[in-house]
Amino acid sequence: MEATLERNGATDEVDLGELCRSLGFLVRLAQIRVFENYFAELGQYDMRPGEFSVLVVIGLNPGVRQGVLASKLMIKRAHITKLVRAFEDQGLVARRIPDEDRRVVELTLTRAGRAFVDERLDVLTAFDTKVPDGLTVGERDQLVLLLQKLLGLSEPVR
Amino acid sequence: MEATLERNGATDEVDLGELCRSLGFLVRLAQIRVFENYFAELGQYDMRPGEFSVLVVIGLNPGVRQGVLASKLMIKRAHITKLVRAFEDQGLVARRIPDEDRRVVELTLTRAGRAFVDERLDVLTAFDTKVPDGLTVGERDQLVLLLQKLLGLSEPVR
DNA sequence: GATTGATTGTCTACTAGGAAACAAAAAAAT
DNA sequence: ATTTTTTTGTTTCCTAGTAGACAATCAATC
Repeated sequence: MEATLERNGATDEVDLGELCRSLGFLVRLAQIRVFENYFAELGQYDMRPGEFSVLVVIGLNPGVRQGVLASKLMIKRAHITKLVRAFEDQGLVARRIPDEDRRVVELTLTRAGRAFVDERLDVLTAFDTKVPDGLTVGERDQLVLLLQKLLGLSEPVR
Repeated sequence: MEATLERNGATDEVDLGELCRSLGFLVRLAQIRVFENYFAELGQYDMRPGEFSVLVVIGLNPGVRQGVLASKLMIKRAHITKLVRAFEDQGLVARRIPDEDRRVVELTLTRAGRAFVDERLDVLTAFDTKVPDGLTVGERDQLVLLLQKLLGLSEPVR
């Protein structure tokens, strides 16, 4: 029952114990690993996955409100304000405050923004269909399915 | 083939398009979701999941080197320096520079550190065996298995 | 043994993201 | 109509984590 717990000193072997069965731990590691791949292959295109997803969603949902975007992408409102502001400065996104409700901000891609997204979307989806090391195609699909289910993305998002 | 792309304006419905099939996107969302749960339930115990995992691994591998710890937990060396320094200040971790190699730092839990970990480990593992909303027990186990495989944690780590 | 190169941890400066207070507008209550 | 409450975005300040230069030590080569 008692683990040995010798000095670990010079070795590279590490016992992770229960952490290996912790969803939080595994998901954190998985994100770092997956994002490393993204950066390695997509960094040259000027798109960090988080930021780019914002552009994609605006492209798919013209006029989407900033707050809705934030909640669906699980980005804090304070943060999305900065992102959108930066996109606006780059001329990729246009903000519009409608007369019906002057609190909200509706977002659309500019022509340049549309071009920016279109140019990169293929590369991204191509990359996304790749199967990560260590998994088979079937396992990858299963993983995607389970994550969707965990996130409640199986049915249309509302 | 062509999506409709009406103005999204006042609705809460958002089309995420291909992002729903993107491992990077899903894993990012999953981490935020899972960590929210951790914080909600474990925040009161003074343990953020990342930091606590460092303590757990030191506890399981007394004398583990700082660099090894960093690479296994996918934390940058610059960052783990700060973490360990903070733990040292709190009296939870002891650093030792061995004579055989005076570059490295070997880490152990102090008595207080051991107590700190022991007090919280049960809560953590209890929490970790919980099944997240939307998944069955079997699905949760499968998800864990797939993540382990993705990360190469199926065989003993070396 | 001296020199060169690799490892390991640390430091400084920077970026991403978050918490909390705030202001403006809309909605609800009186 | 006026007041109160809620929603939405913004601002300021703060923390977590990173990038890259650095110093110390060890290993390898001449």
